[in-house]
Parts: sequence; C-alpha cells; structure tokens
Amino acid sequence: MKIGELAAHTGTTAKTIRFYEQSGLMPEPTRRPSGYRDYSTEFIERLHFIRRAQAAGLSLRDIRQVLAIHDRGEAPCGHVRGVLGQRLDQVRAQIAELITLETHLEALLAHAEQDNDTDHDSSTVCWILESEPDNA
Amino acid sequence: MKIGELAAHTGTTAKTIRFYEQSGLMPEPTRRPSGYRDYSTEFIERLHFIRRAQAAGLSLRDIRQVLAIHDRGEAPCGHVRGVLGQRLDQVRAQIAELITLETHLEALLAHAEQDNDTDHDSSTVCWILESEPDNA
DNA sequence: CTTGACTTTCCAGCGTACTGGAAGGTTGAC
DNA sequence: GTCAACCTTCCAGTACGCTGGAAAGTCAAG
Repeated sequence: MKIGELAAHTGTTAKTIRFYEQSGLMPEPTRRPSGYRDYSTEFIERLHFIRRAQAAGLSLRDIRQVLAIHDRGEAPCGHVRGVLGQRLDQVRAQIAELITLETHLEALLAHAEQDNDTDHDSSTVCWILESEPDNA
Repeated sequence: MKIGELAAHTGTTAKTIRFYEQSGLMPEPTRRPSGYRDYSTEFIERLHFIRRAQAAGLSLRDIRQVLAIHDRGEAPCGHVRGVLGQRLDQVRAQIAELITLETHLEALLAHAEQDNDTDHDSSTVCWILESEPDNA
C-alpha cells in the first residue's frame, strides 16, 4: 500500500503521514525498490488510533508517549488513563477560564449598550474598555 | 520617561513595549540625544488600554485596528462593540467545543474504569480509546 | 574613572500541527 | 513513447505573542 492509499484509508494526507513518521509517531515502513514507502494494513489501525487520541484532545507529544509504551510491548492503558485524566483537568480549567472571559465580555457589552453617547472622555481610547475584569 | 520606567508603570517589560511599537500598537516616541526612547505619560494610558483589551480576549490584531481608528481621530467605540461581540461568539463556540470534549473524556474514563483487565485485544494500541466521539 | 544597570539594534526561537513548494524520480494507462 | 498522477527529499512558512541573546552604546553613583 502506497502512502497516498494509506492516507485515503484514514482520512489524512501523505504529507501528514510523513510528518508523523518524522515525529516518531509512525514507524518507518518498508520501501519498494523504487524508494516508495510500502505500508502493511497494521499501519491503518495505528493511524486510526492517532486520530482517536487526537479526538480525545491528546497532543502529539502525549500520543507519542503512549505509542512508545505500546511499542515496548507493554499495555499503555494505565498511562492512557493518566493522560486522559490530566487532559480532562486541563479542559475543565480552560472552560472555567473561558466562562470568566464570557462573563467579562457580557458585562462590557451590557455597559456598552447603556451609555450611548455620554462620557466621551477624549483622554482614553474607548470608554467601553475602561473597566477591569473582576477576577483575572 | 525611559522604556524601563514605562514598563514598570504598566506591568510589562521593555521587550514587550518595543515589540508593540514594532507591531504598530505603540507609536514611536521621541528620542533623547542618546537614542533612548523618551515617553510622555500618555503612553501609560495607551499601554493600559492594550492590557485591558487583551484581558477582554482581543488579539493584538483587533487592538491594532481599534487603535488605528482612534489615531485617525475617530471614536472607535462602534468598532469595539463589534469586535467584542465577535469575540463573545468565538468564546461561546470554544466553550461548546470544550464541553463536548469534556463529555467525551468523561465517557472514555468511565469506560476505562469499568473494564479493568478484560478485552486486551493485542491488535490495538489501547482499548480505552477504541470508541469514537459521538459528534466530532 | 570605573562599574553596573540600563539602553540600542537585529536576528532567532519558542510551541503546535501541520502545509506549501521546489526539483526530481516512478508508475501505469493509453 | 508519452503523459498525468503519483512518489521522493528538503527547506520554509503558517498563526500568536512574545522572549532570549549578542554586541555595542549610555547613564548615574561612588
């Protein structure tokens, strides 16, 4: 199977697969006499795994670690649980931050609608942004 | 006022101020005979404005636009309202995405706790990640 | 006068996950 | 044989907001 075919099977591109190989996510496949990469079907599953891990919000760095454990012949499941837990914490922290920001933006916009053409203090750039956020 | 003093007054660094100048956010100040930048107090307010705008989640690109309008002598408030509205939409979209991801991660982790040592299908890297997310 | 803290410019790199393009070799159908 | 569509390597760039460092000049205190 050539690289373009593997890409078509997995919804990626040849470029990305070469990039993954260079990044240590995909092992080097055998080569045809011409130099073309020749993939066996196992590479499909590996690529699908990478995509699922990305869908779970894992970074390529995380995925590389998991795959390295797998390639040593160990079951990476414990590690995967840990990484997923950490990622969940991160995601929750991000959500909290964004909700804070959302609140701040809503407050600014409410403020912006109230005072329409008053308060044009020429010393400032724009009075709408004069208030500091409550927490950050 | 030298650049380091301005930085100290506004909680930034001299590096950052030079970067803002180069990025078109801060105008070029006058120079002393030695070549040192010499800032008047108005620059403090401008830098504070930049920080407030950043706290509202605006990008430097957005801020540059707002400041450009201000520097033309127009009141940028209408534009600011628009940018804040767009940013609020973005933030809400991001929150929705992250909540989807959070749900997915929770499902995976719940799945991971249930089946402890069963299902070790050696053909896959890790069974925990076998399920696709529901929507993405 | 010396010393150390400050300033100047310029160029380069961080991290993330790719993507684009150049210059060339291979394959397969017609 | 010839043509397009594929493949190869390598280098560089994208977006974002800085940050680090080198080499040189300036300022203020002691």
